[in-house]
This record gives sequence, structure tokens and C-alpha cells, in this order.
Amino acid sequence: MMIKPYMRQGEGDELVSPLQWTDEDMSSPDGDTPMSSHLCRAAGTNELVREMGSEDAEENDEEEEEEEGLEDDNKSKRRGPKKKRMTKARQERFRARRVKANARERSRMHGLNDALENLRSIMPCQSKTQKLSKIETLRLARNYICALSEALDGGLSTESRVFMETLCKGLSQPTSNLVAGCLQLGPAPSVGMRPEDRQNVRAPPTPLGGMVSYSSPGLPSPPYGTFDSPHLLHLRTIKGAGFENHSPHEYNTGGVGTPPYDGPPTPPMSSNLVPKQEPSPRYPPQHHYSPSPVDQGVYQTQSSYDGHSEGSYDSYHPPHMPPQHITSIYRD
DNA sequence: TAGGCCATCTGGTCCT
DNA sequence: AGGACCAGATGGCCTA
Repeated sequence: MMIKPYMRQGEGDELVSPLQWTDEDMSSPDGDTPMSSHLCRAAGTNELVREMGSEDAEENDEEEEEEEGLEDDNKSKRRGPKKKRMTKARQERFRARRVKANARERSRMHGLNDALENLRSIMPCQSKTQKLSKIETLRLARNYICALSEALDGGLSTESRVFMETLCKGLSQPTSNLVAGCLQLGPAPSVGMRPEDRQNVRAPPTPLGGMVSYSSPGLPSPPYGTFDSPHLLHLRTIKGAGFENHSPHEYNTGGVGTPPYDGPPTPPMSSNLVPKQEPSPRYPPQHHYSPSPVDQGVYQTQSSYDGHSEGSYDSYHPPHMPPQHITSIYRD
């Protein structure tokens, strides 16, 4: 159990949140520095501290009920709405509310995480060793939907390079590598994979008779997961199928300063893709994949993801930008 | 050690 | 009044 800074150790191992602190907790050992230091640390705000004066804790209940709603005569007159004094009774109510609200919020976030986990579970790429982060899960999900939509429209083969490019758009390099690794699995799907990931490998009913073969050479043998091709729709491959769909994610301003998501495809699938090679044995199964400088050279191009805050990630949709044509040396 | 990711607490706002 | 939702703040954990 993590000990949160705003918690204190209870009697046993249990942790006590500020809202469960007793009055004693709210006073420093010397007795004159009440909860302010705790709560300021806890919430990054001193609003509560302002409301909950330490003197209130000294008052007995009768005084509290009596004072509630009364004005504080001896205090200087201040503008703005008067704040009710935080009596002991109000403190208790406040704590109870806060504790309940915290629990609800926790529960809500857990629900959100569960939903995200469900989403992860249907993603085409899964790895037991490299869990997709929340943001990457959402990005990949969006890409996946876009790619499948394109495939449904018949403009994109699920085995094409463009399909993978679409999947990798805006993803971080590690995630792109994961996707690429999933797609690169050929006749010997287990080669270069971690043992725990190998069991995930399923032979998909692809026209190629195996896993979607899609690789790039510099791709080190990975902690990659599997590309769950049965998810895919295997449509006819359209020769020379360009990348000219018009879903919003394809529009970008290009170049540096491009909004995080709508930039050019993530490097691994981009212009540097080279013919497939045997996975390198230099990445032992236990080693978490970390591209060597050489490998990075293979995969690293301008990433629209890096260097941008995530704040504007999904909010930016250049309205009337022409679709980007991906230049590629790759040929189907 | 810096940076990414995460869980949690918190106060504000909106809605019922 | 109370719940849902949201965003900010904070600190722990992990990895490069």
C-alpha cells in the first residue's frame, strides 16, 4: 500500500486520510500549528484551512451551535460573502462529505480504468510485458477504428503498409514499435518474442496464411505483443491504395509544431521501412526493449507526438487542410 | 536523475 | 443537498 503524503500512519498499518484525522491530528505536537500544514500539503490548497480555524476545535458544542451563523464582530470587515465559521459539527459534516466524495471519486476512476482495460483487451496488439498506457490505448483505439473504417470502405488493405501507418499515427515510439512488432510476425512468430508473449500468438486466417507479415529490419526482437489479426477484416488489397481518406486524423499541418496527434505517421512505418530481417537475438527475453542508437536511427524520424503537451491532443482538428499524402518507399 | 505514468485527494461546477 | 464530472496538485513508482 502506498503511503500518500497526505496520509498518516494509523495505529496499525492502516493509513488515515486527513479527513479522518482527529483533532489531535490536526494539531502539531506543540499544539499551535493546526492542520494547515497537513492540509496544505494534502490538497495543494489552503481553502479548507481558511475555513477551518483552529480555534473552532477548542470550542464546545454549545458554543458552536450558538455561533453558527453569527457574525464575527471583532474581526475586520471584509468584502464578499461571509464564510460560515467551521464549527466542530460542521467540520464533522464536512469530513463525512469529503470522505464519501473521495470514495465515490475513487470508485468512478476505477470504473473508468476498468473500461479502459476492456478497451485494451480488444486492441489488436496486446503484450503482457508492455502494457499500453491510458493515452496510448485511446490513441491506438482511435487509429484502429479509422483503419478498419478505411478497410471497410475498401480503400485499405489490412495487410498494407498504410494500414499499419494508420494504426501507428500519433503513437509514441515504443507503442509504434509494439504495433510494428505485432505486425512483423512471420512464419516463425515466436522468434524474438518473450516467452510470455508467445502464448498470445494466434495464427490468423489471413490470405497470407499466417500472421500479417510486416516488418522492418531494424526492429529489434521485441517484448512485442501480438497482433491479433482475427480482429481484422481481410479485404482485398488494392494496388497502389493511397492514403487519401478524409478522416480528421489525417489532416495535419506538418512539420514541427504540428499538434501532437495529427502529425505525420509515426516513424517506424514511415519512410525508413526496410525489408524484413530476422529478429535480432541481442535482445534477451528479459530485457525490456530499448532501441539501440542504430535502431533508433531506423525508427526515428519526426514524431508528431513527442514534444507536445497532451492537452490539445484531441482538440485540434485543422478544418480545411488537405489530406496528407504519405510518401513511402514501400511497395505492396 | 529526469520524465512519464499513475492513483489519490480536493474544490469547483453543473445537474437533479 | 447531494452526486457526477472535471481539472489541478501532489507524490510514488518505474525506466531510460
